[in-house]
Formats: sequence, structure tokens, C-alpha cells
Amino acid sequence: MAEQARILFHLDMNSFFASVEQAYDPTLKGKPVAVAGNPKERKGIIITCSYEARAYGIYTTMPVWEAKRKCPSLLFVTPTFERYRIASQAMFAILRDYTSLVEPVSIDEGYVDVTDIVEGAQAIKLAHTIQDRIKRELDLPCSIGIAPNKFLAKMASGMKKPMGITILRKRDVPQVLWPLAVGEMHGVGDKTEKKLNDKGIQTIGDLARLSEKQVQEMLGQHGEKLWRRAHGIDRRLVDPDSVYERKSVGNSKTLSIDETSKLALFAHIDQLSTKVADRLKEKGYVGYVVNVQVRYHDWQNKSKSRTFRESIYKKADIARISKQLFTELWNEEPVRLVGVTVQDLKEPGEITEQLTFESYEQIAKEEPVRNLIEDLQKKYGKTSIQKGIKLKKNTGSTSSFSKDFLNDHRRKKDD
DNA sequence: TCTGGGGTCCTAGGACCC
DNA sequence: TCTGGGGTCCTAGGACCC
Repeated sequence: MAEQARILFHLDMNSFFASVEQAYDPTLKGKPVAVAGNPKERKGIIITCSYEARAYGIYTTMPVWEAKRKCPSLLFVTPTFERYRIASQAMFAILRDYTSLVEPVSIDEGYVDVTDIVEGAQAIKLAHTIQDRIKRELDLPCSIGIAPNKFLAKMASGMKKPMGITILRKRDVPQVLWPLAVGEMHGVGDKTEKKLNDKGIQTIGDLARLSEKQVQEMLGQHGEKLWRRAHGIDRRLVDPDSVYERKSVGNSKTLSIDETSKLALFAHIDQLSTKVADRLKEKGYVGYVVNVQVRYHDWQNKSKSRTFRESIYKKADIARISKQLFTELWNEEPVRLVGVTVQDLKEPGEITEQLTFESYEQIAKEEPVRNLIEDLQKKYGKTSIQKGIKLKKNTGSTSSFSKDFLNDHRRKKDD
């Protein structure tokens, strides 16, 4: 059976934090507004700013002092995350009025798979309806991209802002996408852009016109992915559950001075550990890895982590382990930032049976999984089954699918 | 007067086991 | 008996995104 073409929306709230503040306090409307940590503090940056502020050349991550210089009338607002969280939930609730296939990717953007609820031109109508509702009910602007996959939908939503709706079909890719600078591509950051530019690749089209192998040699697996995206290929599904599968919880702090006192640094680690423990408790998570990050005055980053057999979640444990790791890591030079993260999270209920090797072999004999394995073998060559499916690709790298993935394939039989 | 804070995913090397 | 290679787990660091 031929694969059915999907219709995906990517919805992106326009300058979200600043728009929420303008909706909350209408006297801010029509004015240059910047959301920034604490404008008086050294090392402050712009988190988001209104379109009126952008007209002055203000942008996200610009240091506050520079923004003040560029636009003396700029109005500063300190972030109120509770407001943003509520506005975000209201926005996603509107999306879920139409389908459960909604995947939040961050507080202000998400994908919606509307394949099963609209046909053809109705998609544009639905996008307008959603956009109008969010504007009318929440007083917030958004842009929507409509495309057959996530990558194209994401690129489309960025093309008309604010309050844009953009359709990007696969056949439009050479006309619309290829003339753009390669750095405009989602997934290409500063480093990759520079690497590509150094090889004479300036546009997305330049990248697409290389062979997949050439890009793979330049950038590895990441390159293969980019090459496929440049051709409009992206098979990732919209996954409503991904939002519940958190992998780590961490807090970090850029210190107001570059700190050299171990006592003071320990005090910061205590505070960070408390925050992390509180957030773990709130969500009911435990973890098995503790990680400490240090950024030095010269922006060098170092980290040290340790894995435990017993679950970690208590404030005192996180603080004790973090201080131990910090002591082993720190070279006594001035510290700009410290961070504490707990990784390898599990919900206590999830710490259940570990499948034995034998049970994996059993699962592998069942029809849906056997078919899957045959497909994978055709595609990748060697495939082994132990704690999941492990693939050895031609490049020498390995990748694996978990127990959950196998179980999903078993369930498909029951559909 | 530079550059926040929250994350995810990938890579690569070493230890260890079979 | 000798040897090589495959596989897992752990750790550090980099790139990217919002």
C-alpha cells in the first residue's frame, strides 16, 4: 500500500512572551517591549521582544545594555512564567479541540496532524479558524505552516510573521526553499553553517545538489538528515506523548561575579539542588545520573557526571553528590556558571520488569516484530536483538530501538 | 560592556564481558 | 589454546533549539 500523504500544521506563537505581556497589559500594545531577566543586572539578555522593538534592531539574546543603547524608549518587562504557562495551555487546548494528534515541542510551538480531519483546501480554512480563535480568545498572534511533513511545516510557519499562514508543498521546495541561505534551515546552526560556507555551500539548493554521500562525509549522520530535509523528505511522525517523556531536569545559574570562593560556590550548588529536587518531586520523577556543569570566566565548559544504581531524588543526596563532583571537576579558576542536572529519569511506576534476554527473543519471533526486523536488515544490514534492537550501520555507528518500541510493534497486531 | 536558562540528541573512546 | 571482534555501559563534550 502506498504511503498516505499527510497534512501537518506547525503553529508558532509570534514573539510569545512579549505578546502575552501586551495582552495582559494593553497599554504596552504598539510599543517597543522587551522581556529580559533583570535589566539592571550585569549579563542580562533580551529573552523576547515585540515587533515594534524589532524595528529598532532589537533581537533575542542581545545584551540588555546594547538594546538600551539602540532604543532608549524600550520598555522592559521581567518574565512572568506562570502567565506564559497558562497562555500556552490555553493555546494547546484550542488545538486539541480539533484533534488529539497535537505534539507540543516547546511552550510556544507545536505540530498538529490534521490528515484525518480535513481534505485538501479545507486545511487552509481550518488554519484560519484556529489562528482567528487564538487571536480572539487569547489576544495572541500566531503563524501556521501547512505541509506534508514536520520539517516543511516548520520552515513554512517561519515564512510569514506575524499572523501568517503559509503552505509549502513538496513540489515547491526547489522554488521556495533552495534559494534560501543554508543557515536558515532548521537544524543548521552557526557551526554547521560555517563548515558548509567554507566548502562553498551557501544556499539550501547548494546542499541539495550535492550527493547524499558527499554531505555524509562532511557532517556524518547529521549531514544525511540535512540532505534529506533539503529535498523535502522527513518521515518523523507527530507524537502527542513525547511531551510526557522527559529525560532530565536541571537548573543552572550565571553568577553575578566570576566566583572563586568554594564556600560561595557550594551555597549556589545547594540552591540549585533544592530547585532540581523540588521540580523532580512535583512531576514524580526519580533519576539515576547526576551531572554538574561548570563554565569558566573564559567561557570554557566542563562537566562531570556519575551513574548510580539507586534512584536519586532527595535534595540532600543531589547536593552531596553535586558538591563531590564539583570538587573533582573544579580547577580553582573563576567560575561564571554552575549547573546541576539529574538525568536518566523514570517515573517510579515505570521502574517495572526488565525484560530478560529470552523474552526479547520471544517477542522477536512474533509476526509484527519479525517483519520489522526484516525491513531493518534490508536497510541497515546487521541487526541484533538484546535489550531492544541494535543496528550496526555502514558508517560503523550503532542505533537502537527500545523495549517500548518493540512493544508498540506488537500492539499493532491488535489494531 | 559581550554572550541566560531550559532542554534534546549525537559522537567517540575506554572498560569490560563473552 | 589463542585470538579477534561484537556488544554494552559509562563518561565527556559538542551542536542545536526555543
